[in-house]
Amino acid sequence: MLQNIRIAVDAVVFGYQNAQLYVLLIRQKFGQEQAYWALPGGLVHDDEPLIDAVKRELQEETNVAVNYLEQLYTFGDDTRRDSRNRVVSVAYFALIDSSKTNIKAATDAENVQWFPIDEIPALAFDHNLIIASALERLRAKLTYQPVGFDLLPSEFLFSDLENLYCTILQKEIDRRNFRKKIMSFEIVEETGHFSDKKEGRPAKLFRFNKAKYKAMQKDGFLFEIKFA
Amino acid sequence: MLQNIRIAVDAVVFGYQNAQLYVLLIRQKFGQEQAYWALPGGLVHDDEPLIDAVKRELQEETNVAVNYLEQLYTFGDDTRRDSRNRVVSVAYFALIDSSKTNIKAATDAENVQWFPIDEIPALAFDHNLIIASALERLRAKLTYQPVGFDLLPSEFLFSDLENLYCTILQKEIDRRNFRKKIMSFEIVEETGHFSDKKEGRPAKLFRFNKAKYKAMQKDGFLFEIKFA
DNA sequence: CCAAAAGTGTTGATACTACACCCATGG
DNA sequence: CCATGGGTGTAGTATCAACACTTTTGG
Repeated sequence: MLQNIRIAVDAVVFGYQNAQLYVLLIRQKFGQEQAYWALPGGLVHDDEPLIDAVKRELQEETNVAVNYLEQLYTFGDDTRRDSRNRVVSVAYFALIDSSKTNIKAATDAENVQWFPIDEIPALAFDHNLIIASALERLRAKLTYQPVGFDLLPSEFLFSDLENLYCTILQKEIDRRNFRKKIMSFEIVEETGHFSDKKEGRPAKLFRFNKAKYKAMQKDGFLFEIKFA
Repeated sequence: MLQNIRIAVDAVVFGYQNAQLYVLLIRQKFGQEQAYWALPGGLVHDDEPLIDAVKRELQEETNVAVNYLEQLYTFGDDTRRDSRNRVVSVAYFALIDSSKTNIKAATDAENVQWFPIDEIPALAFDHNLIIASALERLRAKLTYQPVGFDLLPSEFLFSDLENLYCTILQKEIDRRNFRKKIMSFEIVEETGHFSDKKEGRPAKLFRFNKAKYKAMQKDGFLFEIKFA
């Protein structure tokens, strides 16, 4: 008796802009869930590694290049997820510098959109659940891995980094303590450039030294941020 | 074009006894990997949630009842994992009180065995890789979730708990600091019973108050153990 | 000179590390 | 009385939390 289950991949792509966290959604084109927005994703090809399937779907459907991609969880306990054929979905978790992303350049601009995390509509299948799970992962990761930088431009303001943490973790953060902590890791450095905003004192631009982080990580360094 | 990929589940079941960490393996019965030991697992039925598939396979193949079970990772990047048909494996991570487990009661006693973690032979498919990944998860979880108790009998000695941590994390632990830390959580309590070992001073038996932990967890309590 | 955001230090409280001796039992 | 493992306290150090004023620019 042959198995009759399909394997799909879906991606939760997070972006951050204007002190808000966004998720990338596409409009369903086929199937009986057409009316709904959904996560980018689709069926895996027979000879295609899962990770390649996600990259392909992201490329085809949204034309974005992600900074960070990892497997999230496999959703396969609801056997009636799709009413026609059972589909098990391997969900992925992605971060992107949304300032560099031009969705309109994609073929499907009309059907690809950023949604603020607290304005996600009812989605196809169990995609709302998948997003909830991804958000949980993001919040956890922020505190023990330097993934926040993957949501920011390569040169960023310290205040952006701080706001990113406040926004996503929904906590108030003491500016001085936060800066002290991040600086103590010695993985963020000044670029010598300055913000060109017209308001207030000009702010230094910083960059994340990923190579240095990787090297320190090998020597047992642990990135960790806690809050009151 | 129909997809030609199978979905299997595999379980890494950890047990702890005599200051050693064990993994439960079975001897392959079918297929061209017959000569090898492998993780318990098998193909998912069409109408069966993934989690039920794992439980069924564990029941059928090993007859053990696990204390803890969670999804680990989905291995599906090696498209030639199985040379006949592509199989994507959703791996699970399980903990068991091995003192209560009677493997010999299972139908397949000859073909089910505990292997010390550092004496795992070359296994079928990518199962060695899956075990490595599970071990990493176990080590991480020990430090931020009270999963160690799921490897111990319901009443245990403090020295057992301490040894479990030393053994699995391969670190030396200060007995006094460790006890102080665990006790400060107030989730471990005396049972009033004593060990019946004949050597040395009789030792108190403790139990993990899971209900209390769950309640505290809701109020924001975080279990966390660090080491020097 | 005013508004707006950037930048910066200190102090008290808390948690972590290191460390060594006495206790209760069985033989 | 000896061997074996069980059980306990303290002091120094490092980290965390709380807190407010000065600086630089544009208008």
